[in-house]
Amino acid sequence: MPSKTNNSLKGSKAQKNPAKGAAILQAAQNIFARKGFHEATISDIAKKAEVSEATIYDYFSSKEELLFSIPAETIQQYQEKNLEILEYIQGAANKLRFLIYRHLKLYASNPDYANIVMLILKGNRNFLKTEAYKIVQMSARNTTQVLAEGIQNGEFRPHIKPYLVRGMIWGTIEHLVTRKSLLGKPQDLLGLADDIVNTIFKGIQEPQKEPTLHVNVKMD
Amino acid sequence: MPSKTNNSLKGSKAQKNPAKGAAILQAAQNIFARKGFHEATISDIAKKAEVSEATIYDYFSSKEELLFSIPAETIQQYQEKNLEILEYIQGAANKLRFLIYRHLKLYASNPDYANIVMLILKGNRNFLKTEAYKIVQMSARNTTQVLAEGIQNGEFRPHIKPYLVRGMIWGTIEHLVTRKSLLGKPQDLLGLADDIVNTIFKGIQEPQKEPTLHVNVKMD
Amino acid sequence: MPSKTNNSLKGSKAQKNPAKGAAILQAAQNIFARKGFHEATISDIAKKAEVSEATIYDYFSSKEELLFSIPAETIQQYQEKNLEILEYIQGAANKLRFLIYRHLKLYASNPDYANIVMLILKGNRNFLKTEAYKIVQMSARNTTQVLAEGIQNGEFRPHIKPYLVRGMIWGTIEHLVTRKSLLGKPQDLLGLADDIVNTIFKGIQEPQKEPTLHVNVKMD
Amino acid sequence: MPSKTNNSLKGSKAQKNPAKGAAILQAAQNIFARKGFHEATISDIAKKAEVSEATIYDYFSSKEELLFSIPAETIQQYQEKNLEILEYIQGAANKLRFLIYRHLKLYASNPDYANIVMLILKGNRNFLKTEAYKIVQMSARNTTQVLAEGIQNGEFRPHIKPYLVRGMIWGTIEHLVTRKSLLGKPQDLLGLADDIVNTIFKGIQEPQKEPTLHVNVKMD
DNA sequence: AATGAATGAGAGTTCATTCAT
DNA sequence: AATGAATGAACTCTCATTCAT
Repeated sequence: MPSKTNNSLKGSKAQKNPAKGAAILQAAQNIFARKGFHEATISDIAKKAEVSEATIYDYFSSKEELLFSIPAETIQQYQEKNLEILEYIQGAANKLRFLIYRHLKLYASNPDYANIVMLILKGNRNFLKTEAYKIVQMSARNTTQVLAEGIQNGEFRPHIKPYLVRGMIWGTIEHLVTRKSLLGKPQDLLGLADDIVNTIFKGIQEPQKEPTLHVNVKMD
Repeated sequence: MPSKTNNSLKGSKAQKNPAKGAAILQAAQNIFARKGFHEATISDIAKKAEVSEATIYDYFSSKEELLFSIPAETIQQYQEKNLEILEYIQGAANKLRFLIYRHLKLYASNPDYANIVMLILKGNRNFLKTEAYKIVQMSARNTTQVLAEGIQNGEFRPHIKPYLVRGMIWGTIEHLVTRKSLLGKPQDLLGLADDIVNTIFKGIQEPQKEPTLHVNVKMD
Repeated sequence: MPSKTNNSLKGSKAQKNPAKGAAILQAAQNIFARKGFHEATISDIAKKAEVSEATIYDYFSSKEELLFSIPAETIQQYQEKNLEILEYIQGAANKLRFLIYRHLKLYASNPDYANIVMLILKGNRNFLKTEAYKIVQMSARNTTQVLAEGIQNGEFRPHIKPYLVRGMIWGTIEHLVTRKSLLGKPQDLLGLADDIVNTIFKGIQEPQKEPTLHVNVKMD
Repeated sequence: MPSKTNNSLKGSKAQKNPAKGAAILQAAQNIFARKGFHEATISDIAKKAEVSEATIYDYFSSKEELLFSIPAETIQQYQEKNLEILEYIQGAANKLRFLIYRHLKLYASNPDYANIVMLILKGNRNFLKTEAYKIVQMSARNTTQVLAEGIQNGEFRPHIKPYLVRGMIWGTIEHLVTRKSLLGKPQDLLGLADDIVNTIFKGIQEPQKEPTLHVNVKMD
């Protein structure tokens, strides 16, 4: 394996000076988050990164590639760490709780990143062709697998559809994060994790106790 | 007969010829859905609507106003009909099932509209200042109120947070509709309504019978 | 004299309803004065005149013709009256004083008109081709003739150039009226007439008395 | 060595390549002079200057700023040189003669510039807010001060109003230059300087000798 | 006689992107 | 490796003008 390409995710040109590339990415993240993709200009980003506009094109081949480079690294690290930790957790319920918590934390701890993912990337068809998106898909499969595992071992109800439940979990999180990005509330995203888990686990309906009691009586 | 309020939503200029205004809106919906907001040009829309570009500006004062006019009428009719029907439904659970079904149907029956809402409007900060967005908020309140009602009358578990559950329901639907817009699947959105309702109602966890059994044993 | 062309000045179409034509002209005068030619829109003028834009085109064939129609009538009446009165005045100096006063009064008594002439028409090359401009030229000739008359009869110094002096008089007035239009000062334009006349007549230099005295001594 | 202050007048962006900036300005001056402000297009100017339209916007932030940049430098150099030379001239009459001559020469030696000032800028209200206009005002004050000085030292008649006489001088020049711009005559503007000065100084009226003669007769 | 409705024709302006240095 | 300078390519929006009714 001769050359560099350690940063397997970047379709970007070979990074001459990785520190400068990172600075540009950082600046882009901040500007895109504040202004949106089309409203942000390369000039804005260049100013923020304290490089010339032309230099940005030495590191990223287009404005869109710059945008797509923002989640690339983050998402990969996120997924790698998820897989690593999941191995140490016992039980599908515990694993799912972990995944929900982590997903929420990913966004809660980085508002600019959340902003870009929720308000820009989610509506961008080209992002689907991205290497980064493939990892998103892998990450989604984590959840589906944990759900399947839970069904198999009896932790989860047999009739639930993993595909749908995964959508519910992600949809819930995305909805909350989007609201936070746009409206600033709820204040404390992470604090909602337990409530989300609880509701996903137990549902909202008051269980009807009668049948059980009936059985008991008969057993007598 | 609740209202009628023709142009109540439109900040648009007085519509000279409402039919033509509607044709422009229709064309805009189609073009925006296929190309996205910035990629779509007024020229595209004019061609599709078979009017001149200038005529579009006789009916809508800017490209963005044209975009925001797309949900305006739909959302209002949707909300009015919701309120009307809700009155005839008994029980919070039934009401909630209805709202979920309708919300899903709104998008399922109009893919272009779904596309615009999910991929364009959701990320647009200016949309929040819109009259149409206010109705979206009102519509959200329907759901929260039904949830509160269900808690009060014992249909729903007392510890759930209406704000959060509403977020879960909407997030789930948005997630699924967005996927459908971007990836074309799932094929049958509406068919998911029952599963969504079930999972929201009962949760995913297999209820643990042991405590009950334990009691029985002691009774022996 | 069978047909129409009573309003000899207007290249305008035959005036269906002269009162409405006048109202449009009045509105145009006001709007042009306030906004300038290019900044004023036909729509502005139509609103002010309380007619439709299309109606304006029934009375004037273009925006520019509308502009040029503003001075047409005024200038003609002005010139006719000048000629009429000049006949009754004796002496070139008196006649010139009268012309200066009238010229100043023309603008002083109609600020909108002054505004249009000074700020719009003076810089418009097409105005030179206008019928109205021909009358302006005739009006200029009044002044030159009076100056020539004054030279001939010894009232004015023989070495002055009528063409230049006319330019000085008009230039002075135009300068003052322009300042008034743009800056609002001097407050009282007409009040300057006497000073202008005096300065034009006697110049600004203190006459040197010595030569005369010298002669006297010799006569002794 | 009074100042130098390179770009002091330009609100323009920092000039990347001053030579190119000057070329654009030159082209603009020529096009504006020939076509007028609204009739001239950025495209016209770009072609003449042999740059792209976008490049023009790298040097000037708008079409109007480009227009206003035309007099900026000229007027400043003019005023600086005026002040410099005035110091070497003795006597108010001589100073005034100099100012008249220079004012006339400013326009006579640059017809395009004259054209723009007389036909475009003079009617433009926004020009009044310009830095360049402030220098015009200063330049006007030169004249007023010289007039005041002449009154004080007895060179000029005590009853003349400096404000008015300045207006007469400037108005005269502006009138003649405007005629030259529009009609091409008089051929030789500068040749009129002496006549202007003479008329301004001595007036047009033949001094009346009778009173003096009358006295002489009586003395006999 | 009057106008509501429609549009052709442009114009100014912005920006992502390139390239010579 | 870095960038100053330049531009091609669009796009939104405006308005004078026309015409069928």
